[in-house]
This record gives sequence, structure tokens and C-alpha cells, in this order.
Amino acid sequence: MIRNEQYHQFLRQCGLKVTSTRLLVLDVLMSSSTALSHGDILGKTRGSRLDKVTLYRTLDTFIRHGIVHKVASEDRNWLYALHPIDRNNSVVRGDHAHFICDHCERIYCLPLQTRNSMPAPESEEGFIVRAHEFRLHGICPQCH
Amino acid sequence: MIRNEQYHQFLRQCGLKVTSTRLLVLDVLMSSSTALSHGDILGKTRGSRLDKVTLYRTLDTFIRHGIVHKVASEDRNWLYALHPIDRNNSVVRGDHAHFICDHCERIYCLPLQTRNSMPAPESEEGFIVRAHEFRLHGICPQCH
DNA sequence: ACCAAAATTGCAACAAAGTTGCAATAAATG
DNA sequence: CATTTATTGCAACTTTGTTGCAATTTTGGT
Ligand SMILES: [Mn+2]
Ligand SMILES: [Mn+2]
Ligand SMILES: [Zn+2]
Ligand SMILES: [Zn+2]
Repeated sequence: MIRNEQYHQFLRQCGLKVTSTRLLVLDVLMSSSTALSHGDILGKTRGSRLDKVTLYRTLDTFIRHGIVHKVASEDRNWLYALHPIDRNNSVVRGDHAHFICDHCERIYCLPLQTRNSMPAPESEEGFIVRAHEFRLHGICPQCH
Repeated sequence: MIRNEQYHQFLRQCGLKVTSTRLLVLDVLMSSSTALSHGDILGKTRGSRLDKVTLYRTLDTFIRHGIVHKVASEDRNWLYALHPIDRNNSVVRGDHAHFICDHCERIYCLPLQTRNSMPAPESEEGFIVRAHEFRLHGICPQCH
């Protein structure tokens, strides 16, 4: 695998030890265009006896190191995804949209087009906004 | 209770039978400025031997009848809330923001100020947007 | 190539949130 | 007040995620 060497470098850059679990999970996440649940990932790693607890911990480590973020899905569990990449191929760590397909339930991370026109809630009520998540519902390209 | 008569009428208007459970749950939801978890609601009804399954079913009924909506919380369980009311005291059934306090974890339903300027994701990619949820993170009025 | 320290992993047991089937109970209608 | 129909409570179960601990693996230095 030629990719493994890249992942190896990448993990070291993040200050993480390189383990087969981490290389495996990184590859699964890299290969997906949508956010994946713990169960999805475990399913895609059958054959490599990866324990569910280890996977939870690996994902958590990735989150703590800013490699991955998680999104609450509509059916009350977490989906994990790498940070999305915008048109200039640069990683978007901050605000981006989550598109939830009402047909297949897949969740996509999409960079936002109009960065400047964010709707704000009624302002005088004393809510201090620090970050936001924009969730879009509809039909994804795969489903029409 | 003078409120009970109003709730009674309201439930009948929705085509629902009036039961003590429904009156109770409706009152709890009406009395809260934030979205409540199943556990929160159960906690506020101690004394009235309300079963957890009955509460789940009652909330589900309210959702199916458009009385209540649910929001995925940061700790992966559902929060339930009546639809918010805007400045003109009219019920907002569609888009509104969810403000999540990073300090107390409470979730508030807030009507949006600028209805017209919604950020859209990259358009040509074939995503058909039908609805959206705007989630704001920050500090709520109670916490500063 | 080998060693020691520190981090990672697998296993078992556990906890919390939510669901299902079914019998008992309560609400609405005439 | 009797009948029909929806609602409720209970027990058992599923799914998702967590905790403690011992065994294994990684890494940096010899
Ligand atoms: Mn995302
Ligand atoms: Mn809401
Ligand atoms: Zn789809
Ligand atoms: Zn707060």
C-alpha cells in the first residue's frame, strides 16, 4: 500500500503513534464521501479483528487531535468524518454545512458558499454566539 | 388549574384524546424555555407515576401531530420542545435556530432574524435542499 | 538488533437511551 | 352507563457507548 506511507507521515505530524488500527481507520474515513457511524466503520474493517472499544477510542483520539469531527445523526448516534476540503483543496476546520439526505440518511460535509451572510438569531436576548453548525435536509446526488 | 382547560381544548383541536399524561407533559413543555430530554421531563413529573414508555409514546404522538419537535443534543439523545414563538406571537413551525449553550448544555429554540439570507452549500453538486436546521453554539443568558 | 517506558489494544462487564409485545385501564360516543 | 377504541404500565430486550484492567505494541535510546 502506497497510501500507508502517507498516513504514517500524517499521524506522526499530528504527534500520534503509528498503529495498524489508526492507519486502517484513517483509510476508511479517507475513502468515504459521507460521514460514517461507529458501526459503519466497524463493518468496513471486517477481517482485521478491530475491537469496538478500540475504535471508539481511536475516533476520540482523532477528534482530540483535530483530524476528525463528529456529527449527531438523526437516529441518535454519532457520525464521524474528516474535515471537508473546499474548492481550493484546503481543509475547512471551522463552519461548514451538514447535508442530511432524507432518503438514504447519509450525511455529507459541505463547505459553505456564502461565508458572509450568516443568519443570526434575535440579537438583544443575550445569547453569545461562538460557533455554528448548519444542517441541510434534502435529497443527495446518489438518490435522484 | 385554569391552564388545564386550555390544554384540554388544545388537545381536542389537534384531534387527540385528552389524558392526564398528555395534560401533564404539555404543561411541562409549556413551562420550559429550553428543550427537554425524556429524562428531564420524567424528572419534572415525579409523584405522578408516569411510565417511561408512555412518555416516549406521548412525545412521539405530539411530534406526529405537529405539536412538538425534537432536536439531537450534543450528548447523543433527543431533546423535545414546543415550536417557538416569534415577535408577533405566532408559532414558527419551519426554520429556526437552535442555540446550544456550551456551558450549561441547554438548548433554546430561537426564531431567525434574517430569513432571506441563508447560506447555501456549493450549488452545482446536485444536492436538493428542502429544509434546514441552524445550530448555534455559545453562551446563554443564564450563564453570564 | 534489543531493552525499557509509555501508550495502545482487547476483553468482560456495565450503563444509558430507547423499543416491542401484551394485558390492563381509561376516554369518547351514543 | 355500556361499548368501542385508544392509551397506559410492565417486563424483557436492543443498541450505543463506557469503564477497569491486564496483555500487547510502539518508540527512542543503547
Ligand atoms: Mn462535517
Ligand atoms: Mn427547535
Ligand atoms: Zn441519499
Ligand atoms: Zn447556559
